Amino acid sequence: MARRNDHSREELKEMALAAAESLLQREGMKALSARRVAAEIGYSAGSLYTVFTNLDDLCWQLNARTLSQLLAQLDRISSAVPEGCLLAYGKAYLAFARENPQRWSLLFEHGTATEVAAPEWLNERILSLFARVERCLQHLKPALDKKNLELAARTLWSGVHGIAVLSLRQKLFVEGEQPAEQMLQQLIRHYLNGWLAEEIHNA
Amino acid sequence: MARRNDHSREELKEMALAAAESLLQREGMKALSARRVAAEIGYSAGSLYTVFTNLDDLCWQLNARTLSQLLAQLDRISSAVPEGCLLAYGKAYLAFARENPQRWSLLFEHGTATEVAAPEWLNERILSLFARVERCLQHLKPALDKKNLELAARTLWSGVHGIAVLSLRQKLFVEGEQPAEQMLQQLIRHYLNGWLAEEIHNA
DNA sequence: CTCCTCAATTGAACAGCGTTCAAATATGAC
DNA sequence: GTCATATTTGAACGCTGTTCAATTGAGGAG
Repeated sequence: MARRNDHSREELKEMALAAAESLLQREGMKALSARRVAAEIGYSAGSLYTVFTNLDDLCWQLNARTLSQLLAQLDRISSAVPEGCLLAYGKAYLAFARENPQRWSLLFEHGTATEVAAPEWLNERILSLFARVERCLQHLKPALDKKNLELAARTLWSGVHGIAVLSLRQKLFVEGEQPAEQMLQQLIRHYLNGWLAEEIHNA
Repeated sequence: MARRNDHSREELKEMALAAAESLLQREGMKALSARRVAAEIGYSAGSLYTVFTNLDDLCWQLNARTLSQLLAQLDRISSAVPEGCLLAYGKAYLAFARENPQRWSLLFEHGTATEVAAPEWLNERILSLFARVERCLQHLKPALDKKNLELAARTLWSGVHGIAVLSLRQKLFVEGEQPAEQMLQQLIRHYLNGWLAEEIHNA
């Protein structure tokens, strides 16, 4: 039994999240159970419910960490040329998904069954990701109105996300060297070319 | 208790799949349990294990049905102009995801936790979907080699899939009329324009 | 040093899960 | 009518998330 006051509430939460993260990476989503996480940190399952409202809550907070880490990776990218920056973003996204398949999966598969809306701060993090893409695109079309900029950023990023999903799930069924990277390159190059070639009234 | 031989093995399997499908649509993935499906058709849970190896198996077979139905929807599409056909495919894909959110989710979220590979026939169905897209693209670049055709089809479809995923999960965070449809249109138009404008050595 | 209070922590309990399998049962053949 | 066989069950096992009365230990008061 963990001694009383050995850890503060905040410490306990931190320990639980760290243990859950490690468990998730080591043994996958199926191993993420309250009793298992609690055992990893030397507490009983009931104790988790003093720090999280339920297991879903723990997962959301785990996802918040994952998303923060992913965004931090993207922050290390800065390329003078927008197209290079977008490609680097895409590659980093793909790399993160491949290096952390379980955490990345949880990010997109958790909470889809429940009707509960995602926490606000999680949505904010996603928005900040879109904002980065918008910034790149704005350099290419400085005069474009905000509305169309947002749309283009989301369209392009949906493509990147789709490639990451299907690549990770091995649903591409195509041979060759790093097909996902090739697809990423093609998507960005061709989409941007088509987008930039668009008639003036949108630019 | 269901009377003996009231239903053949094949009938039982059919009933179970139909019940599971209905249950899934009505109450979501969480409600898909062996006991629940069995109760729905007036059998006990154990009986399901004479027709399916386990619940995962039932889900795979459910997904096979879903995918077949989705492909059947796409089969009803035929447009003279390839770009219109691709757009119609994308719209149908999006519409199916929206009309059958639970079944569509199961299609992409089931079996991602387990290490077990997807059944062969499921992969075949996915390939046949890609083949349709390839056929459209081939009309636009008849001389393109198979390898690049495959890559382009998968790239474009990944984008369509990505839009469907983020739209269904409400992760687009953009206002306006039918943003997903707009994005679909933009993706296909711009990608194809960029793709077609590519230097000759690839065509 | 002892007692007491109070927050922290537990462990049992509940309902439900997937899965297995011995036992019970209904059907068709003789 | 009896028997063999295929079918179906229901209980059992070990797991799950979650709740909450009971216990425990640490720190303050006397």
